[in-house]
Amino acid sequence: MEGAQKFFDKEWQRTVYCGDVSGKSGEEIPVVVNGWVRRRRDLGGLIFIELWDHTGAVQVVFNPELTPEVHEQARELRSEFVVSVKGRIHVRPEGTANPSMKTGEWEIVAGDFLRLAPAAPLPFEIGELTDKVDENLRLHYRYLDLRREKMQRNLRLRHKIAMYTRNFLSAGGFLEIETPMLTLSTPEGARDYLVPSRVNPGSFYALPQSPQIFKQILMISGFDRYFQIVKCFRDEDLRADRQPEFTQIDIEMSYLVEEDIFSLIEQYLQGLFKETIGVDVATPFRRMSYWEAMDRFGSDKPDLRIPFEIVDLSPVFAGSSFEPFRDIAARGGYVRGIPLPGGASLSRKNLSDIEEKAKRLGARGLSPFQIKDGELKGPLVKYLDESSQSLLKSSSSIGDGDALFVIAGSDRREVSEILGTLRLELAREHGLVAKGAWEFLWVVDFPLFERDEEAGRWCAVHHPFTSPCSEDIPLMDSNPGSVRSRAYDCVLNGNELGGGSIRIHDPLIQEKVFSCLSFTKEAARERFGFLLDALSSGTPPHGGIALGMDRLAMLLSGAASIRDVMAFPKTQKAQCLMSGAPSAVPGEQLKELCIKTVSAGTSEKHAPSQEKTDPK
RNA sequence: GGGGUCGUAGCUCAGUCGGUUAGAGCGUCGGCCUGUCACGCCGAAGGUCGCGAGUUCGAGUCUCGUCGGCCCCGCCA
Repeated sequence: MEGAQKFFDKEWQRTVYCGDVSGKSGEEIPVVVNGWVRRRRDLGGLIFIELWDHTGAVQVVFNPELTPEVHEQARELRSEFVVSVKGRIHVRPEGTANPSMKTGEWEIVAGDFLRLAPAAPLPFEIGELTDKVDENLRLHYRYLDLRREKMQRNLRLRHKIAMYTRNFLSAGGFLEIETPMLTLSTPEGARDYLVPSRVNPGSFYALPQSPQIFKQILMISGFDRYFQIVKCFRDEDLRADRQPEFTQIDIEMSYLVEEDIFSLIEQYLQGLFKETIGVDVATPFRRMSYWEAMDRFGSDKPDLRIPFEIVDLSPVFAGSSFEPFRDIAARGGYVRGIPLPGGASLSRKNLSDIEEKAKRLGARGLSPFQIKDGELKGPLVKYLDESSQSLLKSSSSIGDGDALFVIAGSDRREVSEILGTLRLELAREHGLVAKGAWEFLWVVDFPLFERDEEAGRWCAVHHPFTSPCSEDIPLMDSNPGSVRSRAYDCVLNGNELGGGSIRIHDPLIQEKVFSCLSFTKEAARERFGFLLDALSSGTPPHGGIALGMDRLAMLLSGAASIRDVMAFPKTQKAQCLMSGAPSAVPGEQLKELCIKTVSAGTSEKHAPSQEKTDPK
């Protein structure tokens, strides 16, 4: 060992990224590369290491004859050590190139190297197989998980989305304006995350569920076009596409009608898909009313990649001798079915499993039909005469080899939702979701209110600032349930990408909506007085939309969950396994905030259990 | 709050009908190896079968509870 100690200085800074190494035959270009030892192959004589950074990997070779001392030190290198290597780019000897590597024609013959940092043995190997590792572990050691090619790709894609969004909207005259993270708690909607105010003992801020009111006020202030890539928070239970904190692309504009938002978003998504994944998206998107979506697909976010839809069979059974269905049809109820192409091959067991599923979803029963060798089969066939049978086939467009599942009920939405869920599950199970398709859709004409039976009042389907359709305003008193709103959702492949509305800009209508929602004048003033005042101060017609950036990134990357496109996501119990948040806090801290917890609040058991994954 | 599913070595998994000392591959550690690229060969270490009760002569295996991950329902304006 020579005495002179080596430090990381200018001399050791990379001159090229690992993935960018290339050369010409006959030349030996001197280079310095920095990175992680992803793999080592020690042949006893020659030592090969694959050195990795975010651009890719390059092979470094240590030769005991050329540099015996350096070779001896290189034997100590292990996975994920951080090193700087000085060497020369060589074309690999005849027959040793690796065509599966971008840099596979070349290698760096090491002249010297500097060990910048060691790494403890890894809890799991870093590579594509890591997808199979317990997500528990991946989240605990997120820094290692993120070092993987795939996670790097996903987060770089996410960055591209953010950049494209800013450029596109900025070029369109939209101004990015930040709105507060410490805001007022609102009673409608999701549960708020609360933040105690030390200087206002007993009072709480809420983290925003969306910057809704602030962006409306920015319109009132005359900014005309606003956008923000913004974190939002909702204290509700998690799903594969739902996290307690998530990122919205939030947009608002003045003096607009629905068409302006539609064409803006269509143009934006068209450009984004081209830019990020090279896909051509056709515009304009399809439009569908809420009730058409419910009737045909049993969902307000239909997946149009699936080539079959719900059919109305009331006319078929109105004339049948099967009493339960005939009566329901006669009383104005709904007899509907979902066809399954190729479903004739389903066994008795398959059919009863599907019926079980339907019952779990709330159906009273499920009647299957199958067409085998041209013959209609099923327990209810005997109740149908010849003409009803052919009406059944023609109205559901089923032919030989297909199946049809029929349910009946008095609630239009309930019947459709059950069939809609079956449609999704059957299509997935039988591989009937068109691959590589991107089916965009605007869902419009949502109801403005829906009945909250538990609370015994009407509540807003979208939010209380959504404008009713002007021709439905007279219905607000007589029949609130039939009032349509000027809200719209953007749906992609059965995912709600985002939603928005034309807002109320008339303070009288806003007060009217509050009263329909059973807010007393006083309560409305207390909660939203500042908005009502603002609305009274000269408000242009305005509206907007918010797109879920995590979902967008998930769909563009093909990830199965938004966790895979977020750097530090939380588990289903809303915990961060890496940092251990949320945690109990010292009593002193609570005292300062004038907060006392009851029961489990301060107990240790709230810390995430780490028996299995504790790094120590 | 509810339903489903999973939990065995650092990782991925196998473990039969409840029966001897719980196995494999990868990784780790040691040895050999000069053109490997998931290097190869030889050897070794490594286990609270998530945790706790119960049934049993005997539990990784059966029962109940509990903790945790994931999927779903409710919830998510």
